Amino acid sequence: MARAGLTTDRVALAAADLADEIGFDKVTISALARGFGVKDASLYSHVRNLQDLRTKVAMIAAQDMADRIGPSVAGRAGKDALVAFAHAYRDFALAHPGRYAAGQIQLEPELVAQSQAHQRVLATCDALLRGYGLAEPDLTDAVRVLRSAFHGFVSLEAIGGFGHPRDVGTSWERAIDALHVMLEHWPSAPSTPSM
Amino acid sequence: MARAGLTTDRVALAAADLADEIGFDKVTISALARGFGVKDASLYSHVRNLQDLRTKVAMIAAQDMADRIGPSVAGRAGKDALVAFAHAYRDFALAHPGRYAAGQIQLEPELVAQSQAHQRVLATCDALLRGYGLAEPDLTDAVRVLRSAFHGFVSLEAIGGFGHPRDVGTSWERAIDALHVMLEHWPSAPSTPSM
DNA sequence: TACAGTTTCCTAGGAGTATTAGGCAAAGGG
DNA sequence: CCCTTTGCCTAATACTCCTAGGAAACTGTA
Repeated sequence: MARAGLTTDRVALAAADLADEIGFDKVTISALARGFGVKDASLYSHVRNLQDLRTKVAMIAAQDMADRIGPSVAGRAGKDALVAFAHAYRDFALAHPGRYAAGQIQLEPELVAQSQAHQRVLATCDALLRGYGLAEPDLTDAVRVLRSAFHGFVSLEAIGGFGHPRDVGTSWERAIDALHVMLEHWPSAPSTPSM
Repeated sequence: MARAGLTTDRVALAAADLADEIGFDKVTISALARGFGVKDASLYSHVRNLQDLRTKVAMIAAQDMADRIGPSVAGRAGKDALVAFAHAYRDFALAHPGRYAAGQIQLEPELVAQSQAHQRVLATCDALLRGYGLAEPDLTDAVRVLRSAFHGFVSLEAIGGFGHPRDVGTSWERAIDALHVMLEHWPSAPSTPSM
């Protein structure tokens, strides 16, 4: 009986690749086992359960995303950095839909806090916005808006939420322009409506 | 043998309520049948299959959301309308997490095109942005950014994506302010980087 | 090299879920 | 009151997750 040579890492990596192929929510222990040519039960030596597997895929996804975003933003500043960040972000989501979807599952806050990948992306985001002259608490608010806009856009794009015939890539470019304007004119004080 | 009095509508509505209680992805034919005190197979007289049920919940959700957003924006304009839209949107997502999640599934484009609820929300969004003086193709781009920001924000909030201690509600207010600024300064022409 | 321990994968099996086919009995119209 | 329609049932298949316990393949060591 020849061994398949499974390890926790190889199983998790295969799950991530499978997610990109067939969709994150269709990644099942059974499908994964079939891919390796082993029985379902065999995977439980390497992965605690399905949730554990999904968590590992999420961590791989965060890692891969950080690896793509980091270098592409490095050495840039201002709008240049914003554009680089945005393109790296969306390109990753389009190229790795399964991994990207994995990043949307709920994780233990501690896990996120300890994850260098997650922290690296947030730090990049922070640095980017400091370049716009933002400081706390505006910084946190701006990070949240930026992440929201990016995440929302690629999520809606992924589920086909943009029915209008206008090219989505073009809208994305324009969205980045608009967000740049928003960051440049960030309303630091609660807006007092003309009185 | 007394009947449970099931109909397609009642089943779908119960599914929507159950989704708000236990989460959209935990809504199962079995769980729903248990709730009604009937056998799983009985539900298949009213619903084609699980996907069909999920689609029905998504349509209910769109309807409910439109019913909440429409009246709250009606009669308002400018930033006032934007704030009303934003609050109605987030409040709905917080009050009905299961329904909101249902709205994120991929639907047949025709179904969305024919859904009055979906169209009503998009039309409200359109009207709101026309109030900012936007016209095509900027209008479509702006609608996409706005939807992205709103959807992204409540999605990230729902999965606990905002780890920072800053109050999320406050960030939301500030996000609306910032988006208002963005819409007022919408960059109509592709930004020509100083040359 | 032989042996002991560990790891990898297996068989077997239970529980939950989705779905179909076919049947009986309750509701309701003529 | 019969007869059609409809609502819910039983029965069965398939797929999934997961546990328990066993055997075969690797590992290191005497």
